[in-house]
Amino acid sequence: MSIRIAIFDDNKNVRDGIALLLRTVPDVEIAGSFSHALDCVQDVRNSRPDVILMDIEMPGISGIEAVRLIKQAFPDIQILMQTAFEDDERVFASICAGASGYILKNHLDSLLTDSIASLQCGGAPMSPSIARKVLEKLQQMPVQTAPPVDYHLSPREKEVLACIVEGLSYKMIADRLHISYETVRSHVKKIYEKLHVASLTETVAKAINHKLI
Amino acid sequence: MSIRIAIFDDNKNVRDGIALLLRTVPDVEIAGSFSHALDCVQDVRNSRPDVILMDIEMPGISGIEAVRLIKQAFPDIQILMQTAFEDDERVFASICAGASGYILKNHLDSLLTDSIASLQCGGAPMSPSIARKVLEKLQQMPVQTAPPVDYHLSPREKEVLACIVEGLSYKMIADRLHISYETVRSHVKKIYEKLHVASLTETVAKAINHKLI
DNA sequence: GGACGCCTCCCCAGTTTTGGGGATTGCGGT
DNA sequence: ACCGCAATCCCCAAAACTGGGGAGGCGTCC
Repeated sequence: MSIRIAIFDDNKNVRDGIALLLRTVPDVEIAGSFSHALDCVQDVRNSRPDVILMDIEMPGISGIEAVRLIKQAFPDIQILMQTAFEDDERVFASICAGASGYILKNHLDSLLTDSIASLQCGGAPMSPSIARKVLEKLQQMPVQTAPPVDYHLSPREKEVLACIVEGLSYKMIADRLHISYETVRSHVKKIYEKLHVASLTETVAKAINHKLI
Repeated sequence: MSIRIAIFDDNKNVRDGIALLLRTVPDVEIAGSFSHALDCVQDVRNSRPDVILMDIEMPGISGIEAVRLIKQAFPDIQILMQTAFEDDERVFASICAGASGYILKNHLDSLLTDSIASLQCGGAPMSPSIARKVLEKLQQMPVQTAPPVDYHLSPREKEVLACIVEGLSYKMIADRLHISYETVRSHVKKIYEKLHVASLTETVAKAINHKLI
């Protein structure tokens, strides 16, 4: 039984390139090739693919929306996103819409055939940088409900940290706490050490996300 | 510069097997090999690895707890879980504890060296079935209700804002977005205007508290 | 065509932060 | 009495950020 593949991509060169590549692979059959996703559900119904390669940028209906529609109608079809972009928003939108893999166009070729095979075996092919993003997203999620970690900040350091989060400069903090500018600096250095950060912006982000204030 | 690797695994055969395998790889150096994680933070401090291979089943402290401890003390170290089990609970616990990859023992060997290389390049190596689980988890995630407060930031400004919250400097942002330093400055000025702030720290605080990212 | 927003790049001059060092006091343990 | 540590202060040089300008290209809407 060969694997039937459908391609959605507005660029004809890309479609033809992929088709050419896949034709050299045994057990793979091109079920269809489409330049837009306006009729994607109907197209899929007609061509009955097992796996779909979906571009994100397309006129009319975006690849992400197409994934949602197709998955709704055919939950068992595996969809592999393939795009030039890796901004977080589109990556997660694609995954949430139901994509089973996400690879960047710059390493298509050899990877593509491997990815298709992997999909069929229950895998989830992702380009390395995409996989990392996904893990980071998952790591962020539970932070909102996770037990607060103690960074062993001293009372004075916590006061300084609170001022930093308010957006005060060293000078203003010194003023408010009635200490010298240099003392503020000392506290900040200690905070950097304890929080494993190296700038005020990182400090603020960490302080808020981990509820240190 | 070779990559320093530390191994935590209670099975001596496994430790030795991995060490044997890695010694054949150029640019890889065994920093340490430990049969338990009871002193993991101290062990890591002494052996200074770049990458850690962590088994889950260990007497005393579990590999998952060890990941949490090590990541807290050394956030920059990459940790690769390698275990025989793939039940959901342990997979997600490991990821949430801070692991950067998760591979199954049954395809160690060739995959292991690739995975280590991938980690160093910012990837997140996962066995195919693990990757699939991770994606499914992400798809299940509750859809967070978006707050209606809109500061009318342009798409580009939002990208810049996201970088700022990550703690990147102007230079690093310019690099990541493939624009010049001065353009980043322009965007930041516009963001300051629109958010009514006057420094990066205020910006980060407002962005996180108002969920603008 | 003109107005407007967005994205891109540039200059100058000034302020703030950062990364290295130091140093002193005082307080609480062993 | 000694040690650790929080808290206070100091200096220097480099790097980063800020404010206030200007300017061209591109697209949309009226």
